[in-house]
Amino acid sequence: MAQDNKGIKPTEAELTLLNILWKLGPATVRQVHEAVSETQKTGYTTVLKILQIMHEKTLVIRDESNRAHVYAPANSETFTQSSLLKDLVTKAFGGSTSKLVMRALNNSTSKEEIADIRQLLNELEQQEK
Amino acid sequence: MAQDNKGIKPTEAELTLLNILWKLGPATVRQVHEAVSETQKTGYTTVLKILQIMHEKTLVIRDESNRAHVYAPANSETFTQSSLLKDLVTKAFGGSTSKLVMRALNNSTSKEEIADIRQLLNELEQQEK
DNA sequence: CACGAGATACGATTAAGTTCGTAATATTAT
DNA sequence: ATAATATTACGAACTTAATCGTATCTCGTG
Repeated sequence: MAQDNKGIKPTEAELTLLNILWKLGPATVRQVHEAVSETQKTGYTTVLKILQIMHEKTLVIRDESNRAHVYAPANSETFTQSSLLKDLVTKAFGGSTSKLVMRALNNSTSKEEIADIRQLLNELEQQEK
Repeated sequence: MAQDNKGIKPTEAELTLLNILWKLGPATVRQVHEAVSETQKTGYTTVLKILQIMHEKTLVIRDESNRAHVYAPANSETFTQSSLLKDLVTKAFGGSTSKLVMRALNNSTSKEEIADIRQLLNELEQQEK
């Protein structure tokens, strides 16, 4: 049941803060709190606490050289997205990525998006692995 | 923060049981317990309790006409998969389905899968909506 | 009709997640 | 130095999830 050391699954609140950190880059609690406050009302110490917990879990790294600690994501957005997808594929799609992809695509997918995906499929097919 | 009435997000344990119910069709607690026991050790009353909670949440429907209640998923697997994907797109992909799809696809995607997805893209493009 | 098997119901426990108030500490300005 | 301010640390309260033991109920069988 244990999660991979590198692939600790962030909780919902944690993912909210990670999204902010990926956007802002390394940031203080204050900066994160200001950013999160634009969309929801959350206390300063709540943000602080969650960042501290994330630090314990190594979801973020922390620079303590200044008084106001500076937090940064431990993993890239891409890596985390892949982890979350892998998790969902396993738990809800019987391990089949293509099933997930085909379920994700629907009639609200724009022509541009379809073109982008075709392009990626071509590239994947090139790389004879 | 509230979840859509129809799209209540199942927890991990709940999703495990839903997967079993989608596979078995309507089933008693005993049947579900037997199925789940093939991959993990879980007490009978634990399965019962979770199914009861799922019933309260209307994740499953229940036929009480016989002594052993018969449980069935309230929503189709397809519907639930779409809900989970929508949730993930919102929380981890800034709302962009194509970003999710492109992240999901990687060099372990087989030729067959690529072909299947291309086929679907063609169909989507046909339906000028 | 009583009993035993098998079922549901109920409630307790534990763990994780979320939130935030208050205390303690460090920095800055007067 | 002292006061005001900003920041971290600590811990409590509350919620949800997961697990399971025990109590209760129901029904077929002797």
